[in-house]
Amino acid sequence: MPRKAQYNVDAVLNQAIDIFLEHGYHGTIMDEIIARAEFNRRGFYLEFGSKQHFLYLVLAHYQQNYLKKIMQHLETNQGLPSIAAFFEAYVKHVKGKGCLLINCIAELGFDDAKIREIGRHYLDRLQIDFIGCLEKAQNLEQLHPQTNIESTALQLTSYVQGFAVNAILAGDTDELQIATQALLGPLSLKPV
Amino acid sequence: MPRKAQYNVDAVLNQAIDIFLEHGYHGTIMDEIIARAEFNRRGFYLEFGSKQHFLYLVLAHYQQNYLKKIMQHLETNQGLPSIAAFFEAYVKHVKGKGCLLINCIAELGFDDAKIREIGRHYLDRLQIDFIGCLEKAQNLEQLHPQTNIESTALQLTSYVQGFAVNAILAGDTDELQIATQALLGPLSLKPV
DNA sequence: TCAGTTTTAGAACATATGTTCTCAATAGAT
DNA sequence: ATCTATTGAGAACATATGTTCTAAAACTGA
Repeated sequence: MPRKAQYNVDAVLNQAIDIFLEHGYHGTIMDEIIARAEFNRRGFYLEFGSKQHFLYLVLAHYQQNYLKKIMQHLETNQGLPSIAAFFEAYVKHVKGKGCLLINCIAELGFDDAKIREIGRHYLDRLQIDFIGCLEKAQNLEQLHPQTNIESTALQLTSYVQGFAVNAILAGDTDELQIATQALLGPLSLKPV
Repeated sequence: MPRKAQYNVDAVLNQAIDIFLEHGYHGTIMDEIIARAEFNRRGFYLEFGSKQHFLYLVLAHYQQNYLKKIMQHLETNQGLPSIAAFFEAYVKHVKGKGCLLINCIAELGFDDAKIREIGRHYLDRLQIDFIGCLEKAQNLEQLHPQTNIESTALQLTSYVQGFAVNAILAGDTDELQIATQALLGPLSLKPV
């Protein structure tokens, strides 16, 4: 009967993340996606339909397999250590590359409502998770009792975006790790 | 003798800022630049050489005429009010559009060393200006004396990048203004 | 081994896009 | 007014790029 397909959709999606990170959406050409993923054109269009639709799938894959896993640190209910663990994982992830979602917002956000919506969702979720963590931290007396939780969560969300941009500029240096300490240190009651 | 050119380089550069903000670099096509700026192809290439070189000129113009002017708030030597004035101007500027420089870093930073360098310069400068402002604020006793100036300046720089991304997502709402208050409020000794 | 179906590789296609070229229109010096 | 250098509008060009098509290769089940 039929022949079996050789390509691995997951591998293709993972490859594509790096390509889109390097060249942006419009800067990425199909030839590179197809060549670097050891794929073939026909298979690509049968599987993914179009470049734009493919981007959405890559983004979903990116969120599911990377961002979501990093955010899970915030759900371990440890208060500040959870936040520290989140940033450690995030910085490691974006180091030298940046964040695909943030890049897409910057490049396509104005024209593409779907990207905007995904971006809003992501930042809202981040904010909510930070609030949860900070409340826990306050209960555990890791935080100054009069800390304004909402505004601190907003701070942390800003840091995430700041890191996403800086990661592109900083390359493979340790700047971001150092920055993390400088930013999170002042939060805790005692020195970390 | 010769005929006089009709186009206005400054107007062309200003138009281009909006176009690049909307569609990104690769998403912007020459036809739109030329049409929207009431320009003509020949003049364009005589004046600017190429799309890439044009982008650099637009970015320089953008920094000189927008970012620089906003950053001048930080050089008025008023301490915290200078910082507040900076953010007010910045938020107003990026509202509903984002920041061209940040967008270029996200889209092109990986491939384009020149963009990276411009980006680094900009963020360094921002950081230094914030430090100056915070020191002044400390002298004027607007700040808790034990505030860590360096790490606070880093925070503020992160906020700037956070706003640049959020401005695209937030559209024309007042979210950013509210966020500014939430972020800057906790800095000052007395409620603003 | 053979048949049938699907995949693969890449040619082919249509359009888009950055850039150059042509030539008539035009402004200014004489 | 005339002449001439330069502009302006868009045709023209070469290449790039997203997508589809073709025909040979390959896998599976009988």
